[in-house]
Amino acid sequence: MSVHSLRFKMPRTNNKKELIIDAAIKVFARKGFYNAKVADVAKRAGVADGTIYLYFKNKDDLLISLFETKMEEILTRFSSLIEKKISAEKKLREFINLYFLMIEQDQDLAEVFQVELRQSSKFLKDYHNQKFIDFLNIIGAIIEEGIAQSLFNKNISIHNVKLLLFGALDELARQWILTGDASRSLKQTANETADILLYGMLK
Amino acid sequence: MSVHSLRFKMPRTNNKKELIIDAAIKVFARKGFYNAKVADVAKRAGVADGTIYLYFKNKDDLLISLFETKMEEILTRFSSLIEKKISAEKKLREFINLYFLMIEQDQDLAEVFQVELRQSSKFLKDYHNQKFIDFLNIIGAIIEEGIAQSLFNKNISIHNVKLLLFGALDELARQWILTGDASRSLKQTANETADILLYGMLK
Amino acid sequence: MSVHSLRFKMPRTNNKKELIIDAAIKVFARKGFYNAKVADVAKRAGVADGTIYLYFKNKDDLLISLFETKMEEILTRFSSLIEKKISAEKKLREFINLYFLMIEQDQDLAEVFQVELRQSSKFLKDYHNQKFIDFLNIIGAIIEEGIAQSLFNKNISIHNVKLLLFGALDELARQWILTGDASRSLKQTANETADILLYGMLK
Amino acid sequence: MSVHSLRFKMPRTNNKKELIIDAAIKVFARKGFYNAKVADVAKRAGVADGTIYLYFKNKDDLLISLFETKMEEILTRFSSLIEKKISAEKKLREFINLYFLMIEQDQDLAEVFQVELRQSSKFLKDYHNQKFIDFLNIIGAIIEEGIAQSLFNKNISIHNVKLLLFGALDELARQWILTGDASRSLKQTANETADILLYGMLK
DNA sequence: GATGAATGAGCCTTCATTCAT
DNA sequence: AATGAATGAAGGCTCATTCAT
Repeated sequence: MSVHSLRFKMPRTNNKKELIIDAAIKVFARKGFYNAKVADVAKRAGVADGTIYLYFKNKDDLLISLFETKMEEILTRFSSLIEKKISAEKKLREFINLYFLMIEQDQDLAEVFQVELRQSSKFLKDYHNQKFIDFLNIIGAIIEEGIAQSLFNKNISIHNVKLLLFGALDELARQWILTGDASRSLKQTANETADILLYGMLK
Repeated sequence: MSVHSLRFKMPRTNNKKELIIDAAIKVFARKGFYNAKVADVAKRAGVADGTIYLYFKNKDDLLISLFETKMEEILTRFSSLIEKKISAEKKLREFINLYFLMIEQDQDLAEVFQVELRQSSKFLKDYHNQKFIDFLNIIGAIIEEGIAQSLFNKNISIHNVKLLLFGALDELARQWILTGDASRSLKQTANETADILLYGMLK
Repeated sequence: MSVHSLRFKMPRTNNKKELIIDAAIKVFARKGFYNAKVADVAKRAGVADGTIYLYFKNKDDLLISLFETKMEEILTRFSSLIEKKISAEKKLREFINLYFLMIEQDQDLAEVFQVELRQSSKFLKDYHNQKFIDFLNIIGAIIEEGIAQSLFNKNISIHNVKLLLFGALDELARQWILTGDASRSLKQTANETADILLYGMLK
Repeated sequence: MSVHSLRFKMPRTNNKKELIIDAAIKVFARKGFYNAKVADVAKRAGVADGTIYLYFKNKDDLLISLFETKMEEILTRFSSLIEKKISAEKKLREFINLYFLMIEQDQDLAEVFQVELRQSSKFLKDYHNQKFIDFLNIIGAIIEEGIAQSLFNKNISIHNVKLLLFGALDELARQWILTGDASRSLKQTANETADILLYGMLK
């Protein structure tokens, strides 16, 4: 190795790894994990095919790492919400808003999560998707808080509501992405969703 | 030739095609579409690999046909619900109950639908999933009816509610299947879900 | 078997075998032996796939039978030529005329012979194409006669000339078929070919 | 890293592509295109099956590329002949000599050309065999020149003669290869062929 | 670390052939 | 004899992964 490569190493966490993950998000979003080729990701990332294997054990690992990395970022964004000094109802509304905001800001990531997350948690060997559970638990925590504050009905099942809520958001987001439906703003959808979940549909 | 072979030929509703579809449901549910081999399906169906291609153009077509066939059956079951002479609220409750009942009765099919349906509607070439849209519209019709009956709040967006409702049911079902959680009965989950959607979460 | 099938059996050599051979000629001519499916031949012949195997051992055998049968017919047509009481030169001219006439009358057969004959004599196992050799020997016999009559130069190699002549006719015919060139009549080509072979190209 | 690896990199005229083409010639010559497996070619070339697909789109493309590449080489050899300052008669004799010489030097290639060329020009999709037409036109050019020099009879059809000549050479070559007939030298056959075409067969 | 040519296991699909009816 | 649904061996091709440079 020449003297020149003794050059000042960025301390920041590996640049190229991020590059590859970001490329993978885009490629997986467009083609789906199984239809996407490692070579596609490499090309999009501007690296050689082999380079990917310097940072990831294999294609599955790339997907898992992608989930982990991005889930971490997402969790960070949502976690701060919990600590806010606002009512559980307000938190729930903010949660829903933030969810749709995220979807709007990074549709590719959203697609990967929505479609591949499901495949993967079922078919990737030895992958227990803890981060996703953590994410659901943020909802759970808000609900719990609401019950503690005697805001929410104490008979509702936290377990069910967190799934119900996530499922609802997820499906609304998917269709928004799928149809490219820009007419209905996600902001408005967020409000309606919150209203229905909070007040119910009955007149 | 015995008297019995003066047959009485099975109604001939393509026996073997069904056989293959049923095998495919099981195999796809366990391994996922992309990890499942056509040979796996053939073996499970008790036919030769080539036989599958007598009934389906290719592996993709098998998945799509599976959707179409089963969706048809499902739509039939749900459609009759609409025509019943009961309130929209009752219909919605029955819809939710039926949904979970079906999930319970055919978990394999449910798994395929939940996981692969998403993949496919996005990544299978040229497949516009009309049957799924029809299914969503059954929910839509109930909501509409409820609004017409002045039962439901007329400000709610039918489009959003049908997605919200489906997403919620879907996610609850997925987790139930995934975790094999027999403790919580789906029946109870159905009631809770209906309650929340109808009455809201607020105390 | 019912009394009706005791019906008068045509004494003529199997009808259906001919039917299949004729279909095979057309199909092989259009698609080539290797690209043609047995099912294609069956469909064209208006019989079931399995029926072909009642008359032919396998696909190769169908091709060989086709050659044998048709070559027999061709040999019969050409053989009579030899016995005519005309000069060798006249015979050669008639031979050439007859060759092109045949091509004109049955282009499909011609295509099969031209293209598949070559494949087959090389790659079909255990097939010694005696009939083709007999055909070439008809040319050889005419040349021999011409030499015996002191009409043709005795120094020419009969072996070479028969190949040369056949090759020339064959290529002219192929191009005529290939290009669908109706402008140049084969009749005229026949005369020119005969002239060149007899008189040479020199001025 | 040793001094030797400061290489001197092969001119890099795709080494491996040639390797595969040469292997394909041998394999196709022995088994025929349709009976040859891609794996056979790979094994003979000493590469992995997949490597072939780095250089050729598919099996058909391998055959076509083989034609194109080799035809190019052949055309180059024959083209120089046209420019020589010798009579058209001499050129024709040299053409015939060169043709047989090439056959003798590369029998495998000759076999592939003679047998597969016919198949392919008819049955490979979208392949217009321009190089073969160019080759025929070299003969045409010589004939034209001979007519211009008042050497050849001006009434002969150039179009017919070039086919006639090629067909004759081709058939003679085929039989020589097929029978492995070493007794009759091709050199002598070349002379006889030229004599007959130039002087005719009549005494 | 980076490359990308090479690898070869694996799978979908075809189609000649069979055989129960 | 005739059928045509069923078979399953075979092979073209892909693509995740490796490794020499």
